[in-house]
Parts: sequence; structure tokens; C-alpha cells
Amino acid sequence: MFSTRYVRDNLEQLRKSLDKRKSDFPLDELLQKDEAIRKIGKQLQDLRAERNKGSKEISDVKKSGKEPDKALIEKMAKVRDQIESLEKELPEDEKRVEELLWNLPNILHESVPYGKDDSENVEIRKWGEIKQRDVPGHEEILTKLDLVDLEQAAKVAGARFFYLKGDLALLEQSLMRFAIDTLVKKGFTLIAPPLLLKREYYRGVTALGDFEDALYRAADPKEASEKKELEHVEDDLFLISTSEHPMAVLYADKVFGAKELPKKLVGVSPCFRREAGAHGKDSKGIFRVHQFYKIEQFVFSKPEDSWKIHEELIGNAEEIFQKLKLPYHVVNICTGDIGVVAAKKYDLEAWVAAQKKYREMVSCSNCTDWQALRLNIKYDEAGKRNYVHTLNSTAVATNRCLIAIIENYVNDDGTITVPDVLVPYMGKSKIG
RNA sequence: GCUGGGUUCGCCUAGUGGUAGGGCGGCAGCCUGCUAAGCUGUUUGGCCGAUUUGGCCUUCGAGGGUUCGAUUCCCUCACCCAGCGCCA
Repeated sequence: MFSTRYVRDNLEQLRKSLDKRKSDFPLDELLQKDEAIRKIGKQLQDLRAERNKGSKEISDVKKSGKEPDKALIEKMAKVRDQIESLEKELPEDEKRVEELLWNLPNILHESVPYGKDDSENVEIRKWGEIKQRDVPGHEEILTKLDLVDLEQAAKVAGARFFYLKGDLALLEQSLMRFAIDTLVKKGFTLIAPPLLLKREYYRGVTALGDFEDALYRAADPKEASEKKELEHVEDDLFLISTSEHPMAVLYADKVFGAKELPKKLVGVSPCFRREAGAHGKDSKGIFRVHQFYKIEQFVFSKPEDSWKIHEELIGNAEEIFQKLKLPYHVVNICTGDIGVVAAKKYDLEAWVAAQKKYREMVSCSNCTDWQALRLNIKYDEAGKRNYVHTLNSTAVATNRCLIAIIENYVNDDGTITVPDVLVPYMGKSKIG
């Protein structure tokens, strides 16, 4: 099980990394509590050794047909009581240590730039030619062509929901199939995962403490409000915010053979996000929404391969955007924007013509062993076991990619040209 | 939802109130001139010690109870399988 050993083995790097993040994570409290627990643990261990020895003695005497010494049994009862009272000292500290451990930020890769927030992410390359021109926002283009119904969606489901209609819904399907086919050809295995996960697994995939507000929860509402974090709640399920999460959990508590790695998966699923705290941001159209489809790359790898694969995954995403002929740039996410799970993260931001800005389309992370430690995912090489590394990257998030397509491909007469690579899927080359 | 059966090392499987056994696979070593086999050891996680040998704890789905001692008995829960019921 994931333990403080990880912290002690990586102490120097952790400290450096937390400093770089300007994190207020209480590392010293963790170390202090851990030491206290281990001290009591040692005492407990010795007492248990004594109990085992006594029990064996009693057992041997009984086997030879005699009754064991009363004094011995009484002494053993005392040992039991000692164990019991010592055990009572632990739970509070153990709980705290566990909580800290689960939320411990990952050790950053040295190439992660320092920065206070997303405005300080660093551009590392650009692709494609930007045509500076005035186009209407996608919501206007789509409403005119009757391809979307935002008003009725708001009425029946709420703000940030949407109906796609006709050719736009077909375009979405085409886009998904194009992305899936591209990755399957590269050796990825398609996964259609469960859309809800239990809390105990969800918390191994991401730091629930920070992230819980972002998720929709399906639990018995009465029970959920009364019970605490680690207590059992009936139907305590979370709707996934990305298929990354069920794919990570697909191999929880498993041991890979070294030859099975790297294991490359592509997930297809709807994604559900509360977007709490996003009031006012991107409130028009379908850029920031509660529900969308996403094709996601996920890889389990050996530690020594993960940085190479990280580049490969962003490369795959770039290939898809190049084939769609959508101009983009790639940014290296800075410390203030990266979150606790990833050791390094790239975003691919595509040109959104109406806004005349690059906007986030793809997020590509190397989580190193953060998820593997918490989900207990290992591999076996020459009899030695070690934790795997996990990586994830968007291939296509449909709503945002559709926006990029629509605003980059809209014609002066209001029609939309279908990108060449999607024509075979659409069966037509123009919408509207 | 109801009833019954189950959950033991990477996989399969035995087992009982008193040190958890066997097989397969993996790994290490030995042996052997022949398409491979055989033999021996090892194969949950952790603590302490250390030049090395090592010592101890933990682990039979999870948690609790009874007991000197629980994988075994009792209680609660989760999951899997089968049947029944309901239903898309």
C-alpha cells in the first residue's frame, strides 16, 4: 500500500518541488506524525511478537494433552490489553497522514516553468497559418443554420447545456470516429468505460479535496449529507469528468508483466463537469459546458519511457489538428496552473477565429507515479516490482474542436466547409 | 429486490479455533548434449538492524465482535456467480 516510505525516499526532491510550486503543503507535519506512528508501530510489533510466542506455547502444551498454565493465559490477556490500548493511540494520526498523503502534490519535472497562473504558460511551438478576418461567433453561425438549440437546452437542463442538431451532430460523430480511427491505427485499444465511479477509486485518480466541486455526484442524498469522507454511503458514485479516470482505474490493484508495457488505450465517453466558479466565463455558445464528448489517450508505461511517450501523445494530438488544418500552438503549463497530479503538462490551444485567440483544446499530462501509487498499479520486471507511470492526453474534445472547425471553416455566405479528412465520414463537403 | 453459492500469493486451487499447503506462471541458481526436461530456492506489504548473515510484524474481499490465539465462529458491508422477480 501507498505509504510514507515514498515521502522519505524522495524527500529532497519533494521539498524542492513544493518550494517551486510555492505550495503550502504541510510536509513537516506529515513527517512528524509519521515518525510518531512508526514509533508506536514498533512497540506494537514487539508486543504482537510476544503474543504470537505465547499463543504458540499454549498451543504446544494443549497438543501434548495437558492444560496450559493459568498464569501464562493471564499474562497473555494482559499483553492483549496492552496491544488494544496502544492501538487506540494511532487512528487519529493515521487518518491525518493518509489524508495528507492522498493530496500530496506530484514532483514536478525540471522543465516546468515557474509562473503564477495560466497567463504565464510558455509557448513552445506554433503550427499553421492564421487568417486574420472578422467572423461571427460560432453560436451565431450555428443558430442561423439551425444546427444548435441553446435556449431550449437552458430551459430544460440549465445553462451550459446544448442540443446539437442535424449536420452538426453528424459532424461531431465524424470527428470522434476520425480521432478514434487515427489512434487505433497507431496501436491504441478502444475503451468504452463506465461513466460513474466509486469515490474510493475516484480519489486515486485525482485529488478529490480540490476537485470534488468539479464533479457531479450520484449518491443517496440523505445519507451523503450526514456521513463523513471515509464512511460508506449507498450509491456513492461520481460522474466521470473524463474517460482518463475510468481508464486509469481499469488496472487498479493489478501487476503488469514488463512486456505488456506500454499499454496504450483510447477512451470514448461523455464528460460531465459542474464548472462551479466559472460564472460569467465563456458563457456564450458551447465552449464551456457541463457535458461533452471526448476522445482521450491513456498510457501505462515503464518509468524510463514515460517522458518519451509524453512527447508522443502531444504529437498524436497535433497530428489530428494538423489533419483538420486547424492552426494551433503548444504551451508548457507553468507551476501556478498545473495542479497536483501532473509532473508536467502541455496544452494544445487552437485558433478560435471569432475571439482572435488561441483557446485550450487538448491537455496532455505525464502523471508519473502519482496515480499508480494511489491505485496500486505495478509492473514486474525480472522478479522486481515497481510502480508504473500513467499519462493522458486529449485527442479531441468535441464541443471545442467543433468551435475551432466552424470558426475557421465558415464561408462568407454563412455555410461551413467540411474539413477534407471528415468528408468520408460526413458524406458531404459542405454544411448549410 | 429476494434466495443460494462464492472472494485464499501474478493465475488456479486445498484447508482447519493453534506456524496457510499444493499446482501453474515468473525470477535466481544447479544439473544435463539435443527441440526440452529435471532438481533446489524464491514469488503480499512493512518495520528494525547491517560490511554480510539476519530478526520481527503484516497478509485468506473490507470493517467490527468473541478468544490467550480467528483464514476458520458471530455481526455489518462491498463485490462476483446462479436462480427468481421487476424492467429497458
